[in-house]
Amino acid sequence: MKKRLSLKDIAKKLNVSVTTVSFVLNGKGKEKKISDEVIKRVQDYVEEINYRPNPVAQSLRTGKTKILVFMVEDISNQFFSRIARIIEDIAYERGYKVIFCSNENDDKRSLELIDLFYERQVDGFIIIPSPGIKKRVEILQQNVPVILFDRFFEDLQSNYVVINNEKSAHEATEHLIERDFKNIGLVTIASKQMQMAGRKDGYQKAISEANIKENILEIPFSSATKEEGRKEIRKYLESNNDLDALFFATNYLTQLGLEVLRDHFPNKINGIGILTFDDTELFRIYSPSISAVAQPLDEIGEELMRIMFELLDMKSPGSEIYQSVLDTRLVIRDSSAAKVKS
Amino acid sequence: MKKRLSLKDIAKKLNVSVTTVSFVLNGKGKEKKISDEVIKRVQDYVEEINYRPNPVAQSLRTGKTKILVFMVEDISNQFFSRIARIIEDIAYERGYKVIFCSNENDDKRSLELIDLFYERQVDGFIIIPSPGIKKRVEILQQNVPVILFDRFFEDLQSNYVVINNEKSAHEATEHLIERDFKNIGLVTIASKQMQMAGRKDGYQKAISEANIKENILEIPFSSATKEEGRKEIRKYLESNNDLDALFFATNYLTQLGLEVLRDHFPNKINGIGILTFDDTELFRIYSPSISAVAQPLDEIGEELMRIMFELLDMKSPGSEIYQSVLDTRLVIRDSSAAKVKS
DNA sequence: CAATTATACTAAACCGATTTAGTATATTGC
DNA sequence: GCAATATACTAAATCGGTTTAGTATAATTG
Repeated sequence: MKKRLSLKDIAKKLNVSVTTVSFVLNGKGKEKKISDEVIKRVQDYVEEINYRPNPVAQSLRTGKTKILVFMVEDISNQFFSRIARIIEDIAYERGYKVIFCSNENDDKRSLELIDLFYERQVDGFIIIPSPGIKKRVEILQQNVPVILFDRFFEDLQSNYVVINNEKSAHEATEHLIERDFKNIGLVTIASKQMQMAGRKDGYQKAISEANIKENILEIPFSSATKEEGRKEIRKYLESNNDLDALFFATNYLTQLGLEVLRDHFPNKINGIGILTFDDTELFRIYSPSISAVAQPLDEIGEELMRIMFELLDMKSPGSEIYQSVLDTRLVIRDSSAAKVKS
Repeated sequence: MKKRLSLKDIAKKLNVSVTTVSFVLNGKGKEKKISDEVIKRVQDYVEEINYRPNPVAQSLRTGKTKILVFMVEDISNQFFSRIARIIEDIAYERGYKVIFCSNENDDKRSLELIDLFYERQVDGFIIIPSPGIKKRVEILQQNVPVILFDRFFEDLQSNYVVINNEKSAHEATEHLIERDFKNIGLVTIASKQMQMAGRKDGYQKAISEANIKENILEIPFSSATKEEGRKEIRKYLESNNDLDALFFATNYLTQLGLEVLRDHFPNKINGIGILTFDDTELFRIYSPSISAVAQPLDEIGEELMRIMFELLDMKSPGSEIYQSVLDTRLVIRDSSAAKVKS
């Protein structure tokens, strides 16, 4: 439990001032006219004892931490954790660390996390906002760089990176129509959040263009991962026996749907068309493999960090707004192969 | 962008010293003989302006952060993220925050993360150690509470919480034997890590007790998630055509195995017995549902935090050692239903 | 009533860095 | 040869808290 050395210890040992040591360590030796001899002595000694400045003290003085926060709905969702990894790699190259956290799409938790990290002086936020934190985001972004992601608030000017939900859902639905599915159900969340609204709009547009009839099941968010959700889907399938394809608006709804199909409609699973929003490993592995709307993970990560660094390099946050809408990619697998003629 | 208020501002405003304000805020008002009147004035004003002390300054002075680190192999693995959530809840009750991170089972990354957080003065570590960080853990635990988890180093005295791998694998294998499977293959990672060795031992013991012959595929860790891994499993299944059950030693191996079965042995999937270590959502959802050795998530989380708080409450870390070995639960699903007579 | 003790506070050191404003000596210019 | 400038450093303030060691006044004791 040996005590860590401080600048003062180094200064004493080398018979120079802490100022001098600090200048050298920050690469300002030349600029501050420290002699080459002293620079070398400091560097050698620092190297020898493997000195690392105390980041807490640095943060207190500078108000900066070189830490970014990436807040998602659920970090155990592969979609988010993969982007997290991409972001982290880019951040590291510029000397930034990234801290990840999940808000569980809960406002209270979101606010707590924002406060926690804001107080601890993190340098920037990338946030998937839960529905009720608009006000806090508005204030936050006046003080520190903030980028919203996956969704944003329509009546708040902010930086964001999102995908084109409507276009993606439109293309996906068209794909099912091309494959000759005629009665396509949409299973989605009863939510006013914009990314869900966009997906629904895209579906409805494609359906009406094809002159077939729409058929939508909206499940309350609260029951989306639970037994109730399964029940709703089951009821829906029972009372809509003529459905020949299902388009699920999120990956967890798809998971529920697959369970229901397996447990209650085992002979339907290979006949019905299935398409999901958000690609994950499960859909690649599942039998049959599931077609999916895949978000461009690398592109999202790169875009987020490009914007973040622009914001960090600016002196006054809020003086410029960055907004990106990215395209998705439709991954066609067995679950949307041409319809089995019945 | 209004500046945040500091203790000094409060003191000035109330015409008292910063010392007084600090005492009151830390609940030491009575003890330090501050008059009730002043205590109330301070509390009221602090409440009014919603003052929150700067945690960076607090950490610098006290050396404490009230932050714990939970470092796992891969936070997108549901097994880890669920425990993370349990830990977090318990920590919050005692005023601690938890930061999660993934080391990807990579030594370099593990060491970087440990240094990063150690420098930032976190108060404790819960770590799933990558293979080569024994030395760093040894030093670390002399300075700050550390609990290893999932696995530990056999030749290093340390706190840990693990499950009984050997017993679990033994029971799981026995279950397959009871269900009349006679040629049970073990698919595992070629690794000296203790949790893998334990699982293999348990399998071998059960096999030899039943007087049947063992059949083991060991895949190098490096190819476990990739195309190569799939190839190895495929080759293994082709050249061991008489296998009637497979026991996978980790959840990601099972995922590979399921893909191989679907793509290359589609008519085998409903006949062969399948059992996996580590239960995840995928295995519940899959068709057929997959039997699994489930780790006791709540119990693990509670045990970890119980030990962590003991360590935090002690003055000298390292003066006492806590080691827990927990039991697992076998979740029987369709994939290990009695063998279809052939 | 002087000495002691309790009450109600506060000044200043400290944590470990960064940064501003100097200072002492050496060099250059005229 | 003396003022101006460059060189090579350093003292001290600062960030925002916590904590030790006091101090001034009031109340108690012998």
